[in-house]
Amino acid sequence: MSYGDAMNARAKSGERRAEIVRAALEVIAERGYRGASLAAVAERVGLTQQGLLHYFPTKDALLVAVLEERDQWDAVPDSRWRVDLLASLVEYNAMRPAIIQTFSALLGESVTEGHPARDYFTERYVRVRASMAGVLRAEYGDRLPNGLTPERTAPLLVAVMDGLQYQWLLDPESVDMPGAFRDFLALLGEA
Amino acid sequence: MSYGDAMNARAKSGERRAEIVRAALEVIAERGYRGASLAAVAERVGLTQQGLLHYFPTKDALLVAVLEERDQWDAVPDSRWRVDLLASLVEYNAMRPAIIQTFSALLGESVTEGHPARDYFTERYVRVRASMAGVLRAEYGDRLPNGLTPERTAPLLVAVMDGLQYQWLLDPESVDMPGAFRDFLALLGEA
DNA sequence: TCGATTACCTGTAGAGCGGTAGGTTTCGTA
DNA sequence: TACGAAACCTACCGCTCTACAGGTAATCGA
Repeated sequence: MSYGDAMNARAKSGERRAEIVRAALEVIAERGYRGASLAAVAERVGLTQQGLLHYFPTKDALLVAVLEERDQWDAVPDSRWRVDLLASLVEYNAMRPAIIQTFSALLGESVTEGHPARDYFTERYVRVRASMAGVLRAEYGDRLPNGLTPERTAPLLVAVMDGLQYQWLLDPESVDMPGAFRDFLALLGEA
Repeated sequence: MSYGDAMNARAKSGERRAEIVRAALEVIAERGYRGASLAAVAERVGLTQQGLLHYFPTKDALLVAVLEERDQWDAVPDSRWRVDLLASLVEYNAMRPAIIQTFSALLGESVTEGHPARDYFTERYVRVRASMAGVLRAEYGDRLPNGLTPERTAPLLVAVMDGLQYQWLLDPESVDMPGAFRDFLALLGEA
């Protein structure tokens, strides 16, 4: 038996790790983090569970890699965001249910005690709210309807995005996520 | 050894079941449903895991009981809801983090495949959206800002409530959940 | 007072989990 | 071509989980 015959030169370490992270994304989407087993992830990339542990020494280390990938995924510089780009982002998300399912499941789990993603989401929300406040200010100035400030509106914007995702994941036929999000933006557009 | 000496006549079956459901609520809040073990719930009410199974023959049966309790908890007849009562509800929720943590964790898990609470949440959202549309119509009539209808606004209202809960659970210091919710309602109040 | 039902218990099966130990093959490099 | 590191494997440990089987003590209605 020989391992490297057919796959020889390709499959450098980095590639393999990326494959694994991608598989982990999928498995977490299907079963959540607690429900995801290393063996299930490993099988999806043609490894044994112990083979996977060669790349990520613990389950938590794998989760960290998953979260890091996400960070770099939506790392658009603040200054480049605009409200209509947000609408496009939601539209784009609506075409990639697997990924948003992964992070919706993780977010839900993360509110439980000692969850390894808890700090990540907490800090992420702080950043995202600040970022969204900036976007709102750039678009509408300091004055939003009803005397709201961008800082007070940002949590609402984020809440709408997250909340719609759950409704949409559970029942995509009944919920027009991008449409609803545009409705919300329109609400902010009224001076 | 005798079991019924000290606790004799009290602790009828129904009471015991209610105790167990309450304990399950707590454990699910702390660890999620998948992470919650029957043994942990049992211990909290002074039973063995097998003793608990006498009342609920499977783990799923216990979850069903938890969800049923919730249903009857917020079973206010549609006609009696009003928008200012919603604001009060959110304020009330902000004083009971354990319960909203339970259902936020369950909602997150429920988007995963084959989760036993998935149907429950899907159907619940259908009902709640319809109910909220009714509330909005009663309060604002058919015309909301920007030509929105109550039916199109209801998903947003629900999304804001859910989404704010996650932000608040993760970082209660930074997020004024009731205040933010009132801000959102004010947005709808503009004609 | 008896007999069924209820309310638990102990014991255990059976599966899955993350992780360790320690091997062997392959590959890159000198 | 020799050697160390990388890439995987098998074997296994200890734990936890749900659930079943079958027991015993208390309770309650006839």
